[in-house]
Order: sequence, then C-alpha cells, then structure tokens
Amino acid sequence: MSPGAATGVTEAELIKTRRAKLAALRAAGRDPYALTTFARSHTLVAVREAFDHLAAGEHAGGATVTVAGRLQSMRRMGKRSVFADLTDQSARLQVYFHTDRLGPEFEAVDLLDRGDVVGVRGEPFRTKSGELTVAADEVTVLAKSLRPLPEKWHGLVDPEIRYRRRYVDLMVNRPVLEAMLTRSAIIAALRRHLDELGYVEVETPILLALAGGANARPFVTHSHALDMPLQLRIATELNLKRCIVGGIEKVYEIGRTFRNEGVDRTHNPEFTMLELYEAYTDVEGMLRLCEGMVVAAAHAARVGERHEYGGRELVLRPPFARMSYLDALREFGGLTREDILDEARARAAAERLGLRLDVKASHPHVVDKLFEATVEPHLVNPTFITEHPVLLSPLAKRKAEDPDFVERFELYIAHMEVANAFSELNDPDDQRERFERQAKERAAGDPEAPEPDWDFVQALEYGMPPTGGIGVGIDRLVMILTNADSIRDVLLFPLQRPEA
RNA sequence: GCGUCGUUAGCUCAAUGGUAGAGCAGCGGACUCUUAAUCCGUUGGUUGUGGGUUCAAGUCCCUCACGACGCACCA
Repeated sequence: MSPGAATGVTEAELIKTRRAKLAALRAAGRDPYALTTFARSHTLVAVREAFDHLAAGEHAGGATVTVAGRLQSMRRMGKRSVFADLTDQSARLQVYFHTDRLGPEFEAVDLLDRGDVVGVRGEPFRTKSGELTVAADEVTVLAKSLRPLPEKWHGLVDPEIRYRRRYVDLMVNRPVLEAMLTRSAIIAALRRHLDELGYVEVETPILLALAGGANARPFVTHSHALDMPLQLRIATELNLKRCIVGGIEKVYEIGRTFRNEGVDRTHNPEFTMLELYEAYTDVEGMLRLCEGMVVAAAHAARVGERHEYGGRELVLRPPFARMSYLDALREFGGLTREDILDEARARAAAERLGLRLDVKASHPHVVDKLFEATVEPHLVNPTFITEHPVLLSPLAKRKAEDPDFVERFELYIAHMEVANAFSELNDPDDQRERFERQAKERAAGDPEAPEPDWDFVQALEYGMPPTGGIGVGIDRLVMILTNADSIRDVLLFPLQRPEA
C-alpha cells in the first residue's frame, strides 16, 4: 500500500493524499466513518489528574485508560514508534504508539495524519523527560481529517480565516476554545446566582411589530403569513416590565438583542444582554445586585480581585466607586449643571471641547458626547455613574428632590459601559409625556427617535409596582474577564460579509 | 458611510520595476523516550479580482471584493 503516491502539495493534492489513506483504512477494515460511538474511560484532564503521581520513567502498573481526541502533532522516531499530541475539550495529552505494544495494529498509525480524530486505549506512564503519556495498546480512527491543518507553531493567524472557519481556530488555537468555555461558565454562573436569589427566567419575543426600550435602529424583516413588517428586538425592557405589571415580581431574561448599527471593537449587530426587573426595590437594590453579579462572573472566570485588562490593573472588589453624573462632568470636564440642562450651553461646551457635532444633533446627543469625551476616558476601575439627566433617561423615575435627574446608574469598567440600571418609571402620565416628546422629535425628522409603544403606557395605567431594573452587556463583561480586545473574540461566529 | 493599511504555496512569512523564495505541513529515506524532535532528499504558485502604465509589474496607477485598524454611527 502506498498512500504517498500522490506527492504533490497543492491543497487538492494534500487532500488526495489523505483520501488515499482513508481508502487504505477502509481496505484494512477500519472505515473511520462507520463507527457510531466510542466509550471513553477518561477525558484527557482526568488522565492528567488520576496519574499525576507517576514519577519520570514510571508506568501505571498495567492500569489502562481509553481516551479520544484530535491528533495535533506527530513525531516519528524510527520505523516502530511515534509520539503524538492528542487534544480534547479538556486538555492536551501525549500518546505513544509503538510496535512492541500495538503489534499489527501499528499499520493504522502509518495512515494517521495531523487532525485525525482517534481513540486510544493504553497504559499511562511518564517519560524520562517527565511528560505524562499514554502508551497505546489499541488505536481506532474515529474520523479521518481530509484537509491540512494550519502550521503547528504559528497556528492560524489570519483573522479573516479564523472567523470564517472558527472550527479550525477552535481546534488549533486553544485560548480561543478557553475563552468560549469561560463565556459559557460566566453565563451559567449568572443564571445560577439569579436563580438562587429567586429570580424567574422568561423568554420574550425577538420578532416584534414595534421594537422599543432603547434608542437604536432595528433590523427589519417581513412575515409572509401575516403579510406585515416585523422588527427584531433592540431591548427586552418593555416586555419584561409588562411581566412585572402582570405579577412576575423578580424576572430576568438572558438573550440576543439586535441593533442595526455600526460594527467595531465593542459592538456586534447581535449581542447578548441580561435584563432584570424586580418589584418593590429601586436603583439601590440593583446596585447591590450588580456588584454581586460582577463578582459571580469573575469567580466563574477564575479572575481574582486584581485583574489586568488592556494593560491596566483593575480592582474588581465591591463596593465599586460611585460618582454622580454631574460630579463626574465637573471633575473631569469642568462642566456645570447648566452646561448640561441648557441646550445652547451644552452646544457651546461641545464647541469649546472641539467636538465635531452634526448641526442636527439633538440635545440628548450633545450631552452624551460631552460625557463620552470628558468622563469615559477616566473610567478604568469599576465605577457607578449615578443620577443621569432625565433627558437621557426616558424610562427612568425622576429623583423626588430634583426632577431634572433620575434614579439611575451606569457601571463603567475599562472605559466600557457594562451595566445600566434605574428605578423604573411607573407613572403612566409621565411616561406618556416622555413618549410624546420623542414622537415629536421623530415627526420633526429625527429618524433616531424611537416610535412610542402606547400599549406600554396602557400597561403602566393598570399599575406597576415600584420596580428596579438593570441591563448587563454580557459580551463586554466576558471581554474584560477573558482579556479580549474585541467583542469578536468572545463571539463564536461574529458577523462577516460573505466570502468573495 | 469615510480614511489608512493589508491580501504572495495548505499555514506563517520573504522578495530595488528585471528568472517568485524560505520555514512548517506533505511525500521518500535515516533514527526505539520525542515534544517547534533532529538529519538527508524532494514536490508544491493564475502573487485576492478586473483593467492600465512599462521593453519588463508581486512591486507603480485605477476599479472591485474581503479583512484589520481608526473615524462616523451606536443615549
């Protein structure tokens, strides 16, 4: 048998060579694709834990394990032995194929390639150089890999191929796999944390006649059955508060949200948000809950109180710093209350700071730009910015003693807004007036102003208890806890244009 | 949407406007504890697409595609 007959090295010929080995395996009665199951005795990390005690040169005294995984590299030592690295989801482990143990089984080893999925039964031992290894007594090809893997040393680097063929990225760049597992652990921990505190998880619609609850352009689609336009949700806020009105007192949803807007380091058109609402509490209750969630997430990610991100050390230890919106603008921007509340003065301040603003920019937009330019660059350690102006907060309850401002906070970490919470506005008349103002802005030609959801006002008219609510940007939290520079590094399949 | 940069072998990267190269992977050979194994030999290219300038283009100019970064957008 000479699988190496095709000696060329274009991709097509590399594949042909591997197909020849597949044919040889089949001819030997070892069709890898015919198998349906493989019973493992250990994951690779379990082997590492169970046989960690072996000294260099020591064997496991005849004990055997059965493991499976992908061959990551093969080192041939003469005609009769091969060392290979095997990886599974849990770890990497070396295996040793030798004719002394395998006998005629060794013929299969000659037909193996990097990338093949194999099962191995054998005896654990530690090599003279100290590496825990499984000496194979039996080898089973569980899937032949027909395509060449990226280079073993530099791995797969090209970001375009990494995102397009994430499965290859995952198999050869272990930190990518680790980040995705950490993401899963963080979300599971948050869910567990909230479930233990008695919150009820619900699922609200993604397809809506009218997407509301935030100021963002929605994706638009169409229902053939109903022959009507539909929008993908931009927030879960309004439906979750309908749940509060209906009597689900501690409610949350972890789910995908869609915004038809720019893509950059911290924005993907679809992203994951946790939104939570609780009756009979307020923004202070949300603040304590928020600290608990960040700690639970950090713990799940095995991140301690001191954590380096983006070249800066973060101290993730509650209580987090607090600073009011006005104090922050005063301290970092030298701006006053009037510079914010008065539209003309806000524009003048923006001009002083050299901000390029569209003449059509609305008052809220100008104020937001002022904050972004002056305050955000200073917010590295977790910081609650509190008591925002009502003009930026159409769904939050006013402060009793200062009705131009609301009971709200945003949590900033590493310059990013990670959470946003407030005492929910439950006065239907105030809500209606704020919606009417937005409707006027919309009618006046501001396409960004949201279309009011009048049914939500009706829901408030039935009576919503005093309620605290919070939204947490899960992707950004995961970015911080996994040291990811880009949101794409915490998403399995970030949005890409179709390949040329 | 705008700007800058990038796209060369399966992967990672070289190449004054003058014969497209290396390492890894592959293939053949040597090697019974290797681990970026090592050593000998060897194959592999429509230089992202389409035009242009030139005696001559991977290289210069333009178009388009895709990507990265920045800006804009995203309270």
